[in-house]
Amino acid sequence: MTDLVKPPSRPEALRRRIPDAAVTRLPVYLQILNKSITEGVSQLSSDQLAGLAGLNAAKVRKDLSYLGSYGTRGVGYDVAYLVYQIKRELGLLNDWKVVVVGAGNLGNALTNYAGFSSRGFEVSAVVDIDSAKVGKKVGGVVVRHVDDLLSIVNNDKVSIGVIATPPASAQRAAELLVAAGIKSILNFAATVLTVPSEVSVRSVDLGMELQILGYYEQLNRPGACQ
Amino acid sequence: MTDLVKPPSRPEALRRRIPDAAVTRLPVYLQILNKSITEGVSQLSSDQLAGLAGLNAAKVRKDLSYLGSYGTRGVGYDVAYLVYQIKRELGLLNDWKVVVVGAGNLGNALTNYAGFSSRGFEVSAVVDIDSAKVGKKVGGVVVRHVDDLLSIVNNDKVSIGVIATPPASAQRAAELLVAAGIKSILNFAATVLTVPSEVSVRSVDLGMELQILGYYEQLNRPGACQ
DNA sequence: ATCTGTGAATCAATTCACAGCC
DNA sequence: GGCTGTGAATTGATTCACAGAT
Repeated sequence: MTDLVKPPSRPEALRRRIPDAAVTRLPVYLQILNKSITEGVSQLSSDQLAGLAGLNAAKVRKDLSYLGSYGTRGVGYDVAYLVYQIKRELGLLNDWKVVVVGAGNLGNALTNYAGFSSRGFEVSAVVDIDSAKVGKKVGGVVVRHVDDLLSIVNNDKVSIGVIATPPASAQRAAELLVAAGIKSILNFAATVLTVPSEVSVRSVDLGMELQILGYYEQLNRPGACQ
Repeated sequence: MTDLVKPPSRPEALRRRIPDAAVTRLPVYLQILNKSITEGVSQLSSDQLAGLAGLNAAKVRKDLSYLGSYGTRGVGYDVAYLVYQIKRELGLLNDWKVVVVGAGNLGNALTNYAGFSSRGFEVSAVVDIDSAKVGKKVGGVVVRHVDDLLSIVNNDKVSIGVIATPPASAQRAAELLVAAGIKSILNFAATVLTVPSEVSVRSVDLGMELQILGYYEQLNRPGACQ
C-alpha cells in the first residue's frame, strides 16, 4: 500500500496474532504518543487518541485491546506505559540493524533520515556496486562495496535490508541480500521482487503512491482533468 | 500501507466506484503490464498476471472486472489495451503537475526520481523556505522560494503537492499548499497532518514502514531478538 | 459520570466455483 | 480445453452498543 505489500509469510501464531490492519496502525499511535510525551501529556482517552490519529474511538480501543487490557476504565490510557506495550509488540524494545543497498539520491535520503534512528533502526552500512562511491560518506556512514555484504551482515548482525537502487538493479540487490542471510527486505525500487518464501518483502513505490492519490484527486474533481 | 492513509473523502460516486483495495493494486498491474510490453508480451492471462504480481488469479480477475469486461475468454487480456484502461481509470491519460515542498535530501531524491516522470507526473517546481537553497538546481528544476507557491500553483496548474520537509515544518507546508489551492497532498514527513476535509492526504512514513516490517521479522524469527 | 473492553452486527475484501464464451 | 466474468460463500475489518470497572 500505499504501497504494494506481499503479506509476509506467517508460520504458526507464535504469539497473539494481531490483525494486519491493526499492525499498520500501531506505529501511528506510537508516533502520536511519543509526541504527547514531549508535550507533557501523560494520559489519553481513546477519543483523544482517535482525534489525533484521524480515526474513531472504537477502532483505537479495539486496536489497543489486541495488546492486552492496558487502559483504565473511566480514565484512559497511560501514555508512557502504552508506548512501552506497543514497542514490545512491534519488537522495538531493542534496535534493529539495517543495511541500505544503493548510495544514490534515495539511499542518501534514507540514510540521513532522522526518522530511522529515532525509531530504533540503526543503519549499519550503505553499500553500492559503484566502486567510485565506495569510501565516500553518506549521513555519517562510509559507503562500502556490495561485495562486503555478507561480512557486514554477519559481523554486525544486520537483520533488515533496504533496497534503494534503480529498478533495474533491485532484483539483483534482493538476491545479494538473501544470499547474505537477510530475511526482511524493504524495497523502495519500483519493481516486484522475487524472493524465497521465507523472506518478507515490503515494497514502497513512491510513484505508485502518487498514482493512487491521483485517482482520488480525479474522483473529487472530475472537471480538473479535461 | 503500507503507510498511514486517510481515506480521501469521496463525494457522490461520480463514476463506477472501485473498492479501495483494488485501487491500490491497479498501479501494480500497470507496472507489470508496462514491463511486459518492453519484453514484447502482448497477451497475459489472469493466472500469469497473478504470478508476476504475487497475487492469485481470482483477485486479478475481480480487480480487472471493475474496469469493465476487457478480457477474452479462453485467451486472456490484451496487454496494451489493459494499460490504456487502467490509465484511464487512474486518470493517467494526461500528466499531473506536482510541486515538491522541501529541497533537502528527500526532496532531492523525489525530484530526481525517474519513477515520477515515467508515470505521468511532472515536477513543476521545488520550493524551500531557506533562501540559501533558492536558485540552486535539483534534478533539472530550479529551487524557488516557498512564497512563490501561490503563483506557481496557479500559473502552472499544479494539482498535487508533495511534502518532503522535516516533520516540524510539515503542517506549515500543508497549510501553505492548501492556501495555494492544492487539494491533494502526498506527505513524506513523519507527521499526521490536519487539513480541511475537502483535501486528500496520503502519508508515507519511511520509518513506519520499517517498524511494520520489523514486526513480521520478529514474528517469523522470535529468537532473533533476544 | 466516564471511559474501557468486547461480544454482536455490519460492512468490505477475498476466495470459491461454475456458467458462458472463445 | 482454457480462461474470463461474476454471483455466492467465506473470511477479515470496522462499527455498534453496552456491561463492567474506576
